[in-house]
Amino acid sequence: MSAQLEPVMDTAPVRVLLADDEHLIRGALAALLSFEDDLRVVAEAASGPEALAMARAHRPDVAVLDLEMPGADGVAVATSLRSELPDCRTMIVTGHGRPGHLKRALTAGVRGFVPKTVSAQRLAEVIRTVHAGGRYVDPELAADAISAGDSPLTARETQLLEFAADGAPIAEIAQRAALSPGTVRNYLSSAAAKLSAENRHAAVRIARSQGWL
Amino acid sequence: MSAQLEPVMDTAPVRVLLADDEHLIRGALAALLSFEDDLRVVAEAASGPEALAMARAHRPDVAVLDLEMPGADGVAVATSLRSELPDCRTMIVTGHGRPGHLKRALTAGVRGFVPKTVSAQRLAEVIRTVHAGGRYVDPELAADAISAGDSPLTARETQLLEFAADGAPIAEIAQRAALSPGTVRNYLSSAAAKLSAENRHAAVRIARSQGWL
DNA sequence: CAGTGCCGATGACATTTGTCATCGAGGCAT
DNA sequence: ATGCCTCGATGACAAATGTCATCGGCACTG
Repeated sequence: MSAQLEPVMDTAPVRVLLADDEHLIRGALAALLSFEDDLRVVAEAASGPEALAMARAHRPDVAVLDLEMPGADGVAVATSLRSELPDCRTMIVTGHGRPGHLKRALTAGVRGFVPKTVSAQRLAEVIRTVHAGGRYVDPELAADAISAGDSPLTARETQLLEFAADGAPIAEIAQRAALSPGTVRNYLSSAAAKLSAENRHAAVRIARSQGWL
Repeated sequence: MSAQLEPVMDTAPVRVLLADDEHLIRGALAALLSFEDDLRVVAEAASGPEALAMARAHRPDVAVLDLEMPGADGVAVATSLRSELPDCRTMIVTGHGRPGHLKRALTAGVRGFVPKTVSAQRLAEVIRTVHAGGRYVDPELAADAISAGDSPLTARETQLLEFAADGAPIAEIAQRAALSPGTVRNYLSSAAAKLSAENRHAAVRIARSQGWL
């Protein structure tokens, strides 16, 4: 409803938003992408909320979002963008690619998902692919996600595992969750059993590694 | 023994080794540093051992090492470099700057320590400072390190906390450490007391956050 | 040499945690 | 309404864990 002033070129440059909380990485990435004639970084952000604000202001074609950011993580930002700016494609770049994250991202409408171990060349390619309406998911991460399957945990089990994540004793977890200590033990026991863990702490580790936390 | 063909300039460029396991970051960083006339990235590495090998082969003036790398972390690499290539200055770049890491790094002879939230401009400055024989430590990290103090844990306590880090039961820890289960409980209990933790799992978290792990 | 501190172990004891069977309240579908 | 399910709770019991006192060996240090 407003992009009609852009001069139509042979191939118009792709307007990119870059969001990563690490200044160094973000700047370096911007510099690197500037080598690509058909890509133009039009905005940068260091946090989830800032990424949203920049997206509203600059209306990029593609938003490249780091998964781990303060304020709101990449998937949360992608979810908001999907409703606010449906024409803006989103993609996620991440250091640690856990299977669960990929699933959350895809259901949030994210079209690209790559680890930070890829080359800049490939990142540029993926940006182009995503902008053209295609999708790209790192093959290794995809394989992990498929073989991992869905979380077997119920909502309460997941919630209580989160409360247990910092090693707090049962009594404290019960307080924070406003549940009876016995109930807490039951749910955590069942969660540990589902994850084949020897106790709740190991269960937390396993759930974390799968991105189910 | 082989660099005599380089034309001697007014100020010879600083030869830099870049080590980071994330391809994207490493490449982008290299591209960015290439804008600085007086800096030259002569080698890149994606792991600790590879960084060592590249350093031996290219004998850089400054080694810029990521703290978290597979094989051997940045501090370990710095320690090896100190004895093998005393003329090579080392510096650490890290995402999460825990107080303990900084201390370990400084005792390993590292001359620069910066988080990834700094600008590329500053990174370049720090590289120059380090090359000139100076030191630079991020002020915020330095403050954290000073206020945090040293680890109150003994060697065994630290070791057992590491074994306990994945939530394993006491029996398993005892086996892995080749100790009696009772002894393990004693050490972990004492470690938890020193850290004011309610149990060993919370103690692990606290020790981790301080870089004492 | 005596003192100190860490290491490794043992035993006893209280507490926490894991496991299981069971129960009642409510939602939902046939 | 009846059955079926999940949630939340309780009680009982076993197992794991935390805590404490104590011991001997060893290394370092004054």
